[in-house]
Amino acid sequence: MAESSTRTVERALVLLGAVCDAGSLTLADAARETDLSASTALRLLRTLEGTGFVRRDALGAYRPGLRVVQLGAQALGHESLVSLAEPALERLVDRTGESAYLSVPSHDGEGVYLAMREGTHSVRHASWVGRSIPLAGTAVGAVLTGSPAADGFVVVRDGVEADVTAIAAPVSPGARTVAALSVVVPSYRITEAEAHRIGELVAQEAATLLTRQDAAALTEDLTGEPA
Amino acid sequence: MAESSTRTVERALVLLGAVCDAGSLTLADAARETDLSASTALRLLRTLEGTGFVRRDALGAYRPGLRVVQLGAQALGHESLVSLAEPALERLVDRTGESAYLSVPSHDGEGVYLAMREGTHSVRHASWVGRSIPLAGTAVGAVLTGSPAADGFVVVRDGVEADVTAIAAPVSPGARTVAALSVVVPSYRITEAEAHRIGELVAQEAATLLTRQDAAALTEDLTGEPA
DNA sequence: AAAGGACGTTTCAATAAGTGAAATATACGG
DNA sequence: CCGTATATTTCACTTATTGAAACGTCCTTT
Repeated sequence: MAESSTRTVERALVLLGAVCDAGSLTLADAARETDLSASTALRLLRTLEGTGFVRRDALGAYRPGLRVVQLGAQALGHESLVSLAEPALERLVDRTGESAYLSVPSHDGEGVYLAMREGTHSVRHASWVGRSIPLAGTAVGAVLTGSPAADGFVVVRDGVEADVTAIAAPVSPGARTVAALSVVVPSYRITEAEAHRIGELVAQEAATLLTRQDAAALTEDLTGEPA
Repeated sequence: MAESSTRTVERALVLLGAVCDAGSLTLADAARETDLSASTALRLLRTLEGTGFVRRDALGAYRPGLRVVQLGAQALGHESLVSLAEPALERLVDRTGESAYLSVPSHDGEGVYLAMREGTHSVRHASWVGRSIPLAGTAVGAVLTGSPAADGFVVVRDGVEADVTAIAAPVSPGARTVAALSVVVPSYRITEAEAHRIGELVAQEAATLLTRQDAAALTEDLTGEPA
């Protein structure tokens, strides 16, 4: 039992993830999606339903339950990084008019948007908190995986998402990068020089995000003890 | 197998809930909290950790993981009721200066705040999305459990929470009440007449919340099919 | 320093508990 | 009216979960 793990629970969690990703899944779809037999999927989904993690709609399809919303909101509230980053995101939007994001590495080789602020241009990049983003081929990914950022920031034009240019910088209190701050711009609107200007803004915000008292608060958040 | 349910999964979900409620739990605390043996709790927590639902901080304590945040944010985004209610919440705050909430019944005989808008008074009721509230002895509870609301709204002074008066009205597209709209006011500030005035505002917003095109959208949301 | 206690972790045999194929019922579409 | 797909139940098989016990460590106490 060197690397322990409970198959039943893993399956149930995969099932939960599938339902949340799809927004709505029928039993058969869920079973296919997760490679489970219908009877097993049914049993697990019923358990998830009994605990409020999924619910059934009028047609019998499974949807994310309120427990998910509730726990998610609680967890997000406990993320002090988010509240620390919000002013920075706001300043970035103020000074660029473009959408700005805070992201962190997730568990499966992807990243997640933890907080965002929409840009003010009528044509702007739109995404949402909780969205996962690949780390390969993205500016955020380059930053989160610790690629040496020449000028303190990374610019990726038309990476995973076509038509947009992403500019990201690492949030690193000390040696380790814990998050990325990024601004995403429709590519047609941005010049090389402008990207550089925004890059410096992002890098500066990212650099000052976790200093002194901020770092103390984060340490407390990560350790559960006053720093 | 009349009422099926998998013990392992149930236990893991309870454990997840305990970690999210506490914000941070050590293994021993988690095991005590959930009446599990330390070895079982450890095994389940490891499974949750491996899937990103919990993570360990620097001291080894368990905290809600990013997967929870992610799924929660996704689920909240799929709740079209929330976006429909937001304008109503905003109007209520505009006209009363008090905090306003949208809540729905949860699975375990409680309710959950799904959306909120903070009041503008410097002394105001403060809560958060995802918070669960008892149904017994609360205005929201009375409305959600379908108590006949005399004037279309319910006022509860100093109910479960001391010093505050809650005013709630049912959101009922058709016969069934699916949600409650409420305004919560510090009791010292409100008179009988004022409560009545606010009650009518809340009742009116609640009544018009799911009409015509709104109702069609909600039906679609609940059934997964165009109405 | 030694003793005591609490915690995290691993091991392992007992068996409780999860599994999936198959059968049934119902609904849908041609 | 038949063929197909889905949701659900049943049941024998055995796999996978379980919890007591033992161990190492790190504190606090005496």
